[in-house]
Amino acid sequence: MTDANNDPAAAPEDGSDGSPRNFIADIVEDDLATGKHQQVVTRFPPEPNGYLHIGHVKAITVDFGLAERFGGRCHLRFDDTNPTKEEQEFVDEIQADIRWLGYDWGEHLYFASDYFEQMYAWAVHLIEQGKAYVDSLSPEEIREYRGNYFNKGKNSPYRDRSVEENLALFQRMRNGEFEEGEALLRAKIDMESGNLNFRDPALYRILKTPHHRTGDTWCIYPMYDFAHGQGDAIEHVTHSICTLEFEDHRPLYDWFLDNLPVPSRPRQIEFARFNLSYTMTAKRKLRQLIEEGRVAGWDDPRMPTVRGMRRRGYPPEVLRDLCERVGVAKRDGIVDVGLMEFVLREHLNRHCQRAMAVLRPLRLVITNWDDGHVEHFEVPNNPEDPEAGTRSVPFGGVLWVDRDDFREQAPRKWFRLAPGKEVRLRSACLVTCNEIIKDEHGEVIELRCTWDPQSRGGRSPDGRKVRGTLHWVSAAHALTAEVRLYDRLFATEDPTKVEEGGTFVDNLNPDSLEVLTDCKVEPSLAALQPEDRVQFERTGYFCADRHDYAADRLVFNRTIGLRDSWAKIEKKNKGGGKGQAKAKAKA
RNA sequence: UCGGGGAUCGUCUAAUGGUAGGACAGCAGCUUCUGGUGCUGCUUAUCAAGGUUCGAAUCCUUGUCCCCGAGCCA
Repeated sequence: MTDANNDPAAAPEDGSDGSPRNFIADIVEDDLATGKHQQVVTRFPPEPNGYLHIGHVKAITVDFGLAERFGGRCHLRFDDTNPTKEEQEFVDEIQADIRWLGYDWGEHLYFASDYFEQMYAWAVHLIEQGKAYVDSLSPEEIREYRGNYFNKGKNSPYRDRSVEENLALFQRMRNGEFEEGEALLRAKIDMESGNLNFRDPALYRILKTPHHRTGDTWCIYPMYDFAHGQGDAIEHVTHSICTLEFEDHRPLYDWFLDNLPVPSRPRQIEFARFNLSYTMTAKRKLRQLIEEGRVAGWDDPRMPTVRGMRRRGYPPEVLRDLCERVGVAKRDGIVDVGLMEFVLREHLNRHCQRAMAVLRPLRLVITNWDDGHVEHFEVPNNPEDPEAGTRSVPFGGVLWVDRDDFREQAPRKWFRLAPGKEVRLRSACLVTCNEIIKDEHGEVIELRCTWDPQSRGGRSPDGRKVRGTLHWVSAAHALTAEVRLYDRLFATEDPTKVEEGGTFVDNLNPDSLEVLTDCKVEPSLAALQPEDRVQFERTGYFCADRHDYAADRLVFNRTIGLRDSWAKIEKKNKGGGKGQAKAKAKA
């Protein structure tokens, strides 16, 4: 106890690779240490019936991360046991998404359907052992016989058919001699079990639908419970990680391993599903949003799908880092979307080059500028990273600045443009607003300013305080761009919580998208590649749209805005009275 | 009602009988040519009640609350 290892500063809080420890990693580590396994083998088992979303990303990072961390391997296995829901398109797209996330399954790509013949043989084995039978009850009757939480189930009248009869019937099921629902292979376990999964679970059902990989070879298909553990055993998976709702399937998972001559003994371990506030991942509901035209598709940048987040501008590292920070545990909860936004900004701040883009242009004319003169200023590409260098940005007597940076009536502590106020144009010079020009509706359409030639480069010549620094674009050189301002898709923390008579659709954020088509951006922004990310100074992080961006059609998606403490101050000032009342009530 | 799980700052997560720690959020300040970034400090938690123990988030008892389960879905 009192040896050198007791130094608290040296106490290891982390795993050997620096990632936080968790109960599953502890189990794996232990199994390796005791020699139970020589190598860890995990698997990620998606059903190819939809696109991957942020919830799947967590499972992927756990499955692949564990293998990576302990020098093992992770298989990608498609759980394709239900041809009525599954399609080849999804097996391709899911692979693309996982690769984009940065994971590699090498040659270990498998399909549950690869094992259909083996599973059929194992089903026959169970029949031969008297542990499975063909039931001829209708689906409705089976439900009635199963009972419920309150009542025990009762045995099917077909439960005691002879082995020979069951064998013959099962063969006839395979031959296609029965219609869907006419016959069902069930395990013979315990109709009175408190665990409903033990009440003679279905093993094989008849589905006369062609399968995307096996075609019409089969008209009977194994159920998830009869396929999953056996697939794990065939692949010598050591640790089969899944989410909490499979917890009471585990006894059944083990029952099959106990009663079948499987080649290895995997262990199922469950952890809590990943939930994010202001986000919803239910596949049916996401589909509904698309069908009702509330989002543009599965890759709409507001969608919590991997492809949606990719198009929005999320780097894969951010999604992986987020999952690591959230950790792995059995307690289910909702992760604050603010954590994801923090991880996002942290990454983007370090990696993105800066550029200047004016989203809502307002004309600014420098009255004491030599007519037609063009100056080039050196602007740092990334103040976080001096090695990113500088670029030359053209500057002239007519500029665009952001409307949000001007107020005719400056509020208290307003550092930006207003009549009589001096501000810095970033990396360029100091200008003072002398005059404002309005149109016939009284709207401000132009600011007349003078610049201080001593401030060339943006320095304050005499050390006078200039608090405000604004971004700008030279009007003569500006490019026009479309900018899509995305925000959270939902306005409420838990979008599934709805008022009486309402639906989750009522919780949509009406301002989740604003499209600006007349933005003015600096010329360098025409040289990006689709999916390139950039910070628009003082505004936020943006990416060149994966599909719509081209050198002659600039389209940017806002990934996330910069933190805006001014907006916070203004909000607080407006809500001041209310806050006081609240403080008083508390006292 | 039955079976399975869970309960630690506002949120997520550590502590495996020995100082309740971290991250996010919040608050305050410093720095700053992005009201960005960075830095510093502060606030805040063991579901409840009993018990065992020198010592309990951890072990025991009782209770409370929450989640999952009645597909021929996964």
